[in-house]
Amino acid sequence: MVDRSAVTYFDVCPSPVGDLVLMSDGRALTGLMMPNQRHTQGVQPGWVREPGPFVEARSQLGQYFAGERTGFELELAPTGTPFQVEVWRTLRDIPYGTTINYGELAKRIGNAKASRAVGSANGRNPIGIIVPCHRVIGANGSLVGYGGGLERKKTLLALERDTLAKRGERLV
Amino acid sequence: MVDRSAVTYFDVCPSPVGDLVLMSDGRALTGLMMPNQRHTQGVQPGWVREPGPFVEARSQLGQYFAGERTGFELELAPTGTPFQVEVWRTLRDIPYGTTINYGELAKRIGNAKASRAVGSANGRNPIGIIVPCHRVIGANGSLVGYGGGLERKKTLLALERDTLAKRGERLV
DNA sequence: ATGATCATGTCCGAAAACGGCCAGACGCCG
DNA sequence: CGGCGTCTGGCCGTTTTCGGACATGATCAT
Repeated sequence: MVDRSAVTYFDVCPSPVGDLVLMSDGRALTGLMMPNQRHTQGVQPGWVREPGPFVEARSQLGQYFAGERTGFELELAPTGTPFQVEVWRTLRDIPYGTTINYGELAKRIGNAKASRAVGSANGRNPIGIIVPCHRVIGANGSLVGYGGGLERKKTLLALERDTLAKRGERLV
Repeated sequence: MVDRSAVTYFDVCPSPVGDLVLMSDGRALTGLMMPNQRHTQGVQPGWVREPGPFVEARSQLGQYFAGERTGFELELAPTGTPFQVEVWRTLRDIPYGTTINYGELAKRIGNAKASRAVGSANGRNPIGIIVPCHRVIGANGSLVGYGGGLERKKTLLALERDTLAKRGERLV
């Protein structure tokens, strides 16, 4: 079925972890792709490059990477199975600079034994960074995995940790 | 993925073979369902009942069943695989009141050995009556099958045969 | 005549494979 | 002991794969 009415907008946004491709349906953010990210197919033919829908997102991302923002306030509309959407929604409640393990996340969505499925859904998170799947690590403390590569996961966690540390110093 | 922009309009139209449900995307006819038709799921939640898009179709269907019309002039937009669309398009070239067999239809689309696939695609015809899948019968002359039930297939063929016969008498 | 075989595109259900897991059981070593 | 790496079995949702089933018909062996 060809759907003539559903347009996908996108734009590119530079960042310390590479050029990010932002996606939108015109009302809410639907995706954020990093270079060489798994489970993503890059910009598709038919997508329309339009900076308009991403002004706010771009601004907040800039602040985030500058250590001036610890939470995002954006309209998000990721698409996925009910289970995935539930997982992604729960991810947003993990505080900046903190981590959680997959099992604990599974408990939060009321399906304690679904830790493995949670990991799977985590890997399909369409809006990385903003939906902080990087804050989920193994029960033994290991980073385990990241769609954008473990290196980026480490970078993001370090950024958040350092930012919190600096703020702590400032308070003293 | 929830697609807020693609609306499906529908309306009901009485006919000698039962109440027909007409479907439209607002520009062209996308479906015609009869009661108890296989491979159809009836009216779905979210569909909007609107007589507007179906004024012309309703009129032509009335004339058809009254024996006053031997061809439809309507914008159609059935959705399916390329193969299916090709089959449905070819169906429209079968003259009123005549029949053809599945193998012959397969030849016409340039895939002589696909007679079985043609039958399958035929069964998925989303716009019955108007796209005249009822004019396709077995190579041995048997009706073989019809999504809306063989009884309806027989009724439609009889209607067309009788109409042509009457016109013939009138000419005499 | 009658029946088995094969070709064709699509759909559907079942089954298996595949992950960004985890707890528990061991073995090893200081 | 206590800490740490490794292996194993189980658990979960999703994706992929696979085998039939069809609105048939031409062909070939019985």
